[in-house]
Amino acid sequence: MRPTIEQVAAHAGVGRSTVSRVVNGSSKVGPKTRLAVQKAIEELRYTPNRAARSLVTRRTDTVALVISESPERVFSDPFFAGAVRGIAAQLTASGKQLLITMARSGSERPALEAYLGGGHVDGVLLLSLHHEDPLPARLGELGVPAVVGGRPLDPALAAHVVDVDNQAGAYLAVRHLIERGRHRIATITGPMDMLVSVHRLGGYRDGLIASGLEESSDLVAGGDFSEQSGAEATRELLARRPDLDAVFAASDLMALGSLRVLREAGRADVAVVGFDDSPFAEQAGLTSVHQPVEDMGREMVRLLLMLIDGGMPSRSVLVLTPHLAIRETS
Amino acid sequence: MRPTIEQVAAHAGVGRSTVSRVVNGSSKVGPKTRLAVQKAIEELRYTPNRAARSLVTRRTDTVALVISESPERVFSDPFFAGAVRGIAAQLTASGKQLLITMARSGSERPALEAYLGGGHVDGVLLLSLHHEDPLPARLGELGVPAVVGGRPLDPALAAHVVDVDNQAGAYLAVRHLIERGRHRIATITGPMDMLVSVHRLGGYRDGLIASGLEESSDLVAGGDFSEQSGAEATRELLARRPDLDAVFAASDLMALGSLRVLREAGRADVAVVGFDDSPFAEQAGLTSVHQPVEDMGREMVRLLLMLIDGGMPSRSVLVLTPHLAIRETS
DNA sequence: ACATCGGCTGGGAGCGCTCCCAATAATGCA
DNA sequence: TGCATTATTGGGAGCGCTCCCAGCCGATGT
Repeated sequence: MRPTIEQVAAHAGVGRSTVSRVVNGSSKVGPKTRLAVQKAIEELRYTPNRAARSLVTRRTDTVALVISESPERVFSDPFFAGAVRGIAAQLTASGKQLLITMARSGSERPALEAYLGGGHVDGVLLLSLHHEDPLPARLGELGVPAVVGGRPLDPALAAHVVDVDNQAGAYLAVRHLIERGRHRIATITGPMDMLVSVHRLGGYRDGLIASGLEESSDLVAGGDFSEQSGAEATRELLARRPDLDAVFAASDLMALGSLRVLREAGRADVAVVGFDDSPFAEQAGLTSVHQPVEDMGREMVRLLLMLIDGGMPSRSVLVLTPHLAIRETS
Repeated sequence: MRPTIEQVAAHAGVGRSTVSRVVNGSSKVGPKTRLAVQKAIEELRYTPNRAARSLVTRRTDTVALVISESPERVFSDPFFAGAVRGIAAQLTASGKQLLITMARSGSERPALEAYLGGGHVDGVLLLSLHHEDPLPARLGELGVPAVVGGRPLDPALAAHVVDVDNQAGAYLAVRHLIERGRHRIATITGPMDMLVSVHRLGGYRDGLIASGLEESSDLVAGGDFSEQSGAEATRELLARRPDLDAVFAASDLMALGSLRVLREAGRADVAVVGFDDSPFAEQAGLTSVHQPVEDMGREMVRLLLMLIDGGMPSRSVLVLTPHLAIRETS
C-alpha cells in the first residue's frame, strides 16, 4: 500500500499539515522539522496522491495537446515532431503531464469537448486547427485556458496564439528564387482552409510583386501538404506551364513529391524550395524555409502556463520569425 | 461552477447514490428514476469529477504509453503511427485516456518510473523497448499492469507481450526473393540489442537455409532502422559484394535508403524488400513485409484492460502473423 | 517578571465521489 | 388479507489532500 501523508507525518513525528507544507515547498517550516519530514518521505517512498490533491486544489497538473489530424498525418509530418519536442521539454520542466489527443473522427469530437471542458486538464494546446473549428471558442466560453499554435482562419476564434510568420517565410523563399535568376516561379499551396496556406500563398505573391513579376493562376496548384499531393500538383503544373523554372512548395513533403516528379520528368533545371526545414529537407538537400517549431512549442507552453497561473491579458499573439536554409535544390 | 453529483440529485429529486448508480450504469435503478436522473444530468451538463472518483475507486482511467525513442524517431517511423492508432482506437472505446511519453533522456527516467509506479495510471503500454530496459520488471514488482509491444531481448523481463512474428516475416521475404530467382541476397539488420532485429535476421537465415543457400557474413550489414543507415549499409554491401542481386532490409526506411543508393549506383537490377509495409513502402512501390501494427496496438490494449480488470494468467505472449505485400521492387 | 508579538505547528473541515448498509416500497405467495 | 422477499432508494463514512484558524512557544520590550 502506498503511504499517505498521515503516515509520513506519524513517521516524522509531526502533523499532517507540516508534511504538506514541506511537500509543497512552503517556507514556513523550521529547518530541522523540514529535514525530519524529508527523511520520512524518503524512507517511506512517499508520493502525494494526485487525485486527492487535485480534488481540493482544483488543478490537475495535466495539459492536453490536441492535434487536429489523423495519426497518419501527425506521424509523417516532421513539423509535429519538433513542436511536440518543444512542448514536452518545456512542460516536463514545470512538472506537468502531457496528454496527447489526435483529432479523431468527427464523431468523437463531442466526447473530446466534454473531456477538455470537464475540468480534467488545466489547459489545452491546439495544433493544426482546421477550418472554423469551434473548439478554441468553446474552451474560451468554458474558461479553460487554451493556446493555439498557428493562427486559425478567423482571428476571433482564438485569443491566445503562437505562430510563425508564414507570409514572411514564403516571401523569403520567393525572393531567394528571384535572386537566383528564376522568373517563372510556380507554387504548390496547402489546403486553403488553413491560414498557414493562405499566408504562404500571400508571401509568394508579395515576393513576386516586390520584384515586379506578375502572378499567374497557371502557376498556382493546390495540395494538402502530403508528398503525394505535391507530386500530383507538380505534374499538373508541368502540364500547364512547361516553361516554369522554379517551384515553391508550402511544405517539405510536397516539395519532395515535386522533386520526385521533376526528376522523373528529367527537369533537374527546375529549382525547388520547401517549407518547414524538416530533417527530410536536410537529407534531400532541399532548400527550405526554416520554422522554429521547437521554439513555437516552447512558447505555447510558456504562454499557457501564464494563463493557468491567472495572469495575462485577454488576447495575445506571438509571431516567430522564420529564416531560409539554402541547399542544393535552388 | 461545475455541478456536483449532489446538485444533480437535488435537481432530479433523488438521492446522491441513485445518480451515482445511473452514471456508472448500475442496473439496480427503476426505469423512470433513471430517466429523471438522465434528464437532470443533461440539463445541468454534469460530468463526474474524475479526481473525486479516482480518489475512492483507486483507478485513474488513464493508461500510459511509453515509447523508448526520441520524438524524432517516433515521428518519422510510420510503425508508431499504426500502433498508436490501434491503441488510441481501442482505448477510446473503453473510455480511458491515453498518456504518451517519449523515452526522453536517461536523466528523466527516474521521474518517469516514479510517475508510473506512483499510482497515477492504471496500466502501462511499452513500445520499442531497448536493450535490457528494467522498466517492465520494475513495474511488475510494483504491481502496475504492463503490456509490452515487441518481445524484449530477455523474455524474463516482461510478462505480457504482444508481438509480430518477425522471424516468419523475414522468412517470407527471403523465400519470395528466392522464388524470383535471386541467390545472392544481402540483408540490412536493425540494432542487435532489439529482439526484432535478431528475429528478422534469424528469419533471413532460415529462408536461405530452407533453400539450400549458404549464408555469408559479407552479405550482412547493420543499420539502426533509419533511412540514413540503410543507405550507408547498402554502400558498404555494394563495396563488399558487387555481385549481390537482392537486399532484404529490416525496415522500410532502411529499404528506402538502400533503394536510393542502388539507384544512384545504377543498380536497378537489385531487388529490394523492406519490412513494415508503411505508407512509404506503398508509395515507393516497395515490396515489404506487412506487419499488422494496428492490430498489435489493439491487442496490447485488450490485454492490458484484462490485466487491469484483475483477471489473466501470470504470463502471456500473443504473436501476430505478418504477410508479404508484393510490389515493383522485387 | 509579565504582557505582547510573531514564527511554527497541529487539527478540523470539506473537496466530490463510491461503497456499504439500513430503510422503504413493491411484489409474490399462502 | 397478511407476511416474507426482493427491488430500489437514501444517507453515513471516508478516500488523501490542502486550506484555514487557533494554539503554542520562545523572544522581545518595558
